[in-house]
Amino acid sequence: MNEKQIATRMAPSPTGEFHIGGVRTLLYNWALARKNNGRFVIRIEDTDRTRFVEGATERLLAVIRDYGFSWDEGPEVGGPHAPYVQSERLPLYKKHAENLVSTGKAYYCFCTSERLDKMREDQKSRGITSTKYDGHCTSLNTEEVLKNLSSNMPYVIRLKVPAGQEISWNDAVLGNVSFMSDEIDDQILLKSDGFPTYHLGVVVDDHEMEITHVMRGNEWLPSTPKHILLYEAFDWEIPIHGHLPNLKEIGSNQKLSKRHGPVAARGFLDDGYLPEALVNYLMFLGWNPGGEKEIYSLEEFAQEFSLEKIHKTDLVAFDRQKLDWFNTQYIKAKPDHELAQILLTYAPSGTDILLLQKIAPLVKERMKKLSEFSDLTAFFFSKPEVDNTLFSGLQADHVRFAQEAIEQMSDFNTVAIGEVLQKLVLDNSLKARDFFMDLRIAVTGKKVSPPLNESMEILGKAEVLARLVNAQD
RNA sequence: GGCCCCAUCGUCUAGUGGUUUAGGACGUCGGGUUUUCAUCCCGAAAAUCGUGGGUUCGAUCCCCACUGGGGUCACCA
Repeated sequence: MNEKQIATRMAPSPTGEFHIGGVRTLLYNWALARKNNGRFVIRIEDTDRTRFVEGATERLLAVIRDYGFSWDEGPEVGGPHAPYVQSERLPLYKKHAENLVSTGKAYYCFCTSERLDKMREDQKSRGITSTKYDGHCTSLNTEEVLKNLSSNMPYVIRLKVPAGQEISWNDAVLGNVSFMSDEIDDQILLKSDGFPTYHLGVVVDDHEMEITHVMRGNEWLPSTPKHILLYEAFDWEIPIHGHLPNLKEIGSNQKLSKRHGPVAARGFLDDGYLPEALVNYLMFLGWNPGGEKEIYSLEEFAQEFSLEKIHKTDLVAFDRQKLDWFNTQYIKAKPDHELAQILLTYAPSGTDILLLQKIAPLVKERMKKLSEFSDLTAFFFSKPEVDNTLFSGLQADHVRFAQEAIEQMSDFNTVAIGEVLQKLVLDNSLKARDFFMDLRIAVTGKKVSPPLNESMEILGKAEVLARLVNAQD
C-alpha cells in the first residue's frame, strides 16, 4: 500500500521546435506512467535565457496535444507541484544550492569566464585530455567568501565532487553503468545570473515533483553520474534512470536532417502524417513487444509497454518509407466522415464537407500523405488544363461517343455510367483501355486519377459533359 | 584524445546454449487481380547473427580482446 506511485515527466526546453525524437521520448515516458496508473508531468526547462525563443513553450504544448497526448500535471493544467516552468521556481534552486554549501557539498566560485577559458587552454597545452575546474575557489576561507559576496562579486555555486568514488546505477535500459568520480568536473549548479544549470534544475524538480522514472535520450548518459552525486549530496532518493537510443538518418550515422524531410514534430503533421501513424511508428524505434502485431493505438501501446523491451542499441534509423506505410494504413482505416473532416485543411477553402465525404473513399488508398490530396483531386474543384498530347489517336471518336451516350442518360450514377460505357465499348468494338484513358484525360486532365466512374458521378452530368465538349476542340 | 555506451537481412526488429535450412515487417524484385494509379493476393532475393579468441559435447545467444559506430567532456540543455 505504501508502494510509491509511478511518475514520469517530459521536460522540454523552449529553445526551438519540438523534435520528432522528443515525441518518441515523451511517448515512452507517457506510456510508463499510463500503464501503471501513474502521473505524467510536463515541465518547461527554460533556464537558458540566451537561447529562449518567444512563443516556443506554447508551440511545444500545442504540438504535444496534437500528437494525442495529455499530461496530468504541468503548464496549462496545473497540479500540486506548480509552477511547472523553471524560471518561475528560481528561489527554490537557490535555496537548495545554498543548502549544499552549508553542508559542505558545494562551494561558491568567483572565477571569471576569462580565467576559466585560460585555465582550460593551459590544461590542454599541458596535454590534459579532459579539462576540469582546477578547484581554485575551494581554497577560499569563509571570510573571503563573505567579503566577495558582500561586495556583490558575481559568483556561481559548484558541486564539490568527491575523489576516487565509483558512481554506478542500474539503468532501466542498459543495465549496470558506472563512472569514476574523478572524471567528473565540479559542476556548476547555480549560474551567476541566479538561474540553475540543467543539472541542478532537473534534480531539484524531479525530486520535488516526485518523479520515479527518468527516461531520456542516451546523450544524457554522461550527465547521470553528476545527477546521482547531487541526489546523494541532498540525501534524496534516486529515481530510476533509463537511456533510450537516439534517432538517426538511414544511410549515415548522423542525426536526422532536414535534407531528408521534416525533423520537427510539427513538420510531420503539416506534411500530412496522421498523429496515430506517427506515434505508432515511433513506438517501434527502440522498443518491440516480440509479437507480430504492428498496429497499435496509443492505449494499446500503453498497456503493452515495458522497460525490459526497450532496445539497448545506441542509434536507430528513422525510416521515412516505413513511416509512409504506417500512414497509409491509418489513412485507409479512417472512416470517410472523419477523413473528410481532416481533409478540409488540404482542400480549397470553403469546400463542402459533404463533397469531401464523397471524395474520401476514392482517394484514401492512394495517398501516402494527406498533402498529396490536393494534387490528386484538383480536377474536382476546377476544370483541368488538358494536355492534348496525352490523348490517343482516337481521342475525338472516343470523347464524342461518350458524350453522346452520357447525354441520353437519365440516372447519372456510378453503376449506370459503368453499364452505359461498357455497352458503348462493346457496340463500337472499342479498345477499352484506350477509350477509358482518353475519357480519363478529358475529365481529369491526367493519366493517373481516382476511379473514373465514381469521379464522374461526383462531378455530375453537366460538368462531365462540359469537359467532354471541351476536349473535342 | 580521456571517459561512457552500443553491435542480427538495406531498415526496424524476433529469437534461443542444441527444436534455426535465424522468424516477421518496411523497402526491393517477380507474378496475379484491375478502365489508370493505388489497394489487395501470391512468390523471390536479402543476415556465414562485426572480427578473433576462449568456456562448452555444442554457440547468434556466456566471457575476453579487437574493430567499428555513437555520445560526452560549457555559467547549453
